Amino acid sequence: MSHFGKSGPPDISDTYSLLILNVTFRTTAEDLFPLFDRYGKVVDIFIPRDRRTGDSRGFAFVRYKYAEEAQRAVDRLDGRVVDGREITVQFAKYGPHAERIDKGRIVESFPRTRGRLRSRSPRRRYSDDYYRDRDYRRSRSRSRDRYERDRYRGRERDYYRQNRSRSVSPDYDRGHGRGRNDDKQRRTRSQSIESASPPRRSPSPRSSLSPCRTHSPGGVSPDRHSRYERSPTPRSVSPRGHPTDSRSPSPSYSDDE
DNA sequence: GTTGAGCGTT
Repeated sequence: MSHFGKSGPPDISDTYSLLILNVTFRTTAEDLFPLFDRYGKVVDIFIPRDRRTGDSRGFAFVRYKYAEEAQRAVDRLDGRVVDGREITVQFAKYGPHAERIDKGRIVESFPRTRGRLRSRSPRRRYSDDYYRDRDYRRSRSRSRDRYERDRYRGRERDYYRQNRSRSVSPDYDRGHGRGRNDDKQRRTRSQSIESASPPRRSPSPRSSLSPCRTHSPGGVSPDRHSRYERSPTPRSVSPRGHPTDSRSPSPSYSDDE
């Protein structure tokens, strides 16, 4: 929902889509709007985001009303450094529904199979299988996967270490006869391990597994009223003010503007 | 908190 007020694609029939590549992951539509609006009438800006994390995927789509304006934006903003990174502005080749687009204009509504290769069923666009499949991440970073793998491996190794330390049952040591001294050393080592590891871990790791996208259950949504304005003034509650005073208009601590 | 080829949503 990174467009101007409407829900979904407004009207791509009379618009010309530009693909903005190489944008930073922190760049938002609000940041791109003033840049592209300088060279023409920007109809809509859309930045694909990850549905799990909500982060930008690193590219954006800007739709102009006229092709000449879009061309001018490509000529002007292509290679422009935005947020410390050189972006790439070019006409979109494919539409939101995989239409063939020439110069940002939809040439063909859909890749007609000529009534021959209609074996596949492109009906399912987004489903659990989409994210369950490992080929869905063609647009996302591979390094991120490596990071997740490393982190998972680290956790697995930690688990293995703990499990192994617990596997050393005292019965086994005492079974070998030479036990007292080793028992003390073992206990010392066990204490050492316990000291190294956090004293108390999450008893229920399932808490992390929150497939529900209901982030911020507290109901606090600071930047939700304005999308294209840099006015993040969430005057939620006074930092040290109590709700009993409701909102005392004391100018002691003005908002950070 | 991280990353970097590519083509998109209520």
